[in-house]
Amino acid sequence: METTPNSTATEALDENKLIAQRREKLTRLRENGHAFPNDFRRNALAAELFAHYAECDAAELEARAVRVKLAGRLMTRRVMGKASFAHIQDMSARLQIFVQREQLGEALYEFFKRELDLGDIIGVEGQLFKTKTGELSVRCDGLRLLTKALRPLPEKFHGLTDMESRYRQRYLDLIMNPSTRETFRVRTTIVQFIRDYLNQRGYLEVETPMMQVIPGGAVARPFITHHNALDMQLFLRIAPELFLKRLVVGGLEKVYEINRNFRNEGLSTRHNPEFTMLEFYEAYADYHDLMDLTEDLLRRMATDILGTTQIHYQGATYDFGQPFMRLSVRDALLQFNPNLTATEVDDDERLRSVLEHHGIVAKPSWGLGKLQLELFEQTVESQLLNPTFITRYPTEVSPLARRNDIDPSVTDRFELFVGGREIANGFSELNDAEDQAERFRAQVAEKEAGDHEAMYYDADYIRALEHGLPPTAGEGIGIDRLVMLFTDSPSIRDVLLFPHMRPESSV
RNA sequence: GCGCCCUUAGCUCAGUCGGUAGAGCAUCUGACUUUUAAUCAGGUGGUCGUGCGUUCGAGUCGCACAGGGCGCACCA
Repeated sequence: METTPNSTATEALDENKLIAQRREKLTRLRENGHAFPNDFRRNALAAELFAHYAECDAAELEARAVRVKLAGRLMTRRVMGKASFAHIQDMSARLQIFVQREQLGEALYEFFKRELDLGDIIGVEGQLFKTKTGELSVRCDGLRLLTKALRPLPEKFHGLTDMESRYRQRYLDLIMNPSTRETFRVRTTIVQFIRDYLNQRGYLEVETPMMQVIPGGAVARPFITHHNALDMQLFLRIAPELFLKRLVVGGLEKVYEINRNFRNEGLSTRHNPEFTMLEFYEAYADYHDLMDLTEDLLRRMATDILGTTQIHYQGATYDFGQPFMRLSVRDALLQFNPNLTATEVDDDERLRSVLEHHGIVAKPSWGLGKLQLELFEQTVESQLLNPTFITRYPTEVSPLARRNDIDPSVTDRFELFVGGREIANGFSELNDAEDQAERFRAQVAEKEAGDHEAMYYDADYIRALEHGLPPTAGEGIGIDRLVMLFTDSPSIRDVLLFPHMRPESSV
């Protein structure tokens, strides 16, 4: 590791007594040999021991004389003269250890009492037993300090509750809060489940560029960076979509990618500048096939990971067991705006006045499709609580989606809403190269008119389409928001190990 | 970007009407061989987020700034 003399100098100034005491102990360790040994090998995890021996009664456990070697962080300690109890925590669980002078010998027991601190990483060795209250424990006959912790842990009872500290010092949050560990365990399980699900169905996982010359595939502002050797501007991707469809052109007929996207927008409880998306594409399928797949995926995921299709989120319950509702944008508008008639919902002027009623000033450039979508977002979205597919999005707001055969003003597209929030977005892909070129040109015109989020013209993507994209359906699922739902997390920061934070003035 | 709220010991929190700082845990000293928020006795620990102002006097009142939380806006 690098040494940073400057920072140690400044740290020394604001260092408190607790840290100074621990440094002195570390100094003594250094004087007595290797302060940071790396030769201890454990042969068990705490949770494995609970799984095997929790049911065993005290006499039986004694008879079996199970010897174990465990390593972990010292979390609690109760010293009582010549014998002490403590808990050590490893990645799986927290297990009690029993430390006696009689077992360890005078010197080591004194070391345990004098030199160890809460937070230290230790290795222990001994026989499993059960205390008189029935708690599975290790009677230590060996104990080593493996890593000295110089900083004290947060309070053992209340733990670390300050949200800022929990986000900034996630390591402390993970040490202190089991619910945080569980959230990220579920997150990993969800991603694994998706990979297994798609792999079993013949999808190929791929990785496409994160740094792009032309950022495409979504309507959003990108981050800009610079490549020195090439002396050129590059963008962090806002979506992998156009590259994944190039792969389908290339014959990879079922592909997916789970990776980060970057969008240069405000932060909120639902937005982080970098976020994780699943995008997948399947040739010879349409958006109906994807709705079926999505419904099946989420239902199985809930059953498999949560053991129920009833998702409890922030006091509400959403049912993933029933067939998901399917409703077009237009029908949803009519259903949730009873004062709007079937003719009015297609009337430019009427929609503009209704929007104005909701406090939204419609721009002159907005066509019918954009007006409808605005009203949808204003009046419908937040009310779609149980899983609901909204279909047939206006072509005007869907520049990459295939037009509907019967009504070309809408596309073969859907979005899935749960708890009033968008979870997925999928559509039959636009594979008409000439139509796509035209829609890119319309986007470029909007960009020139001042819309920073409008798309660029991607000539190579058009060239790829000209080679023939088979009829294909594609979808994106926001992993972070899905994890929020499955872990009952109110903020996206709760499901990101290291959410974006403004820099601290001093550490 | 806007609005409301928060910032006091390592952690979790009190702090009254403006009168110079408190508790619990942790830590230190001592006692204690089945405890588990161990217990008992005694101690240490603070630039009250930062700066400016009002005042005889500011943790407390005012303004500005920083960081955070929530909501709105933008979006996924």
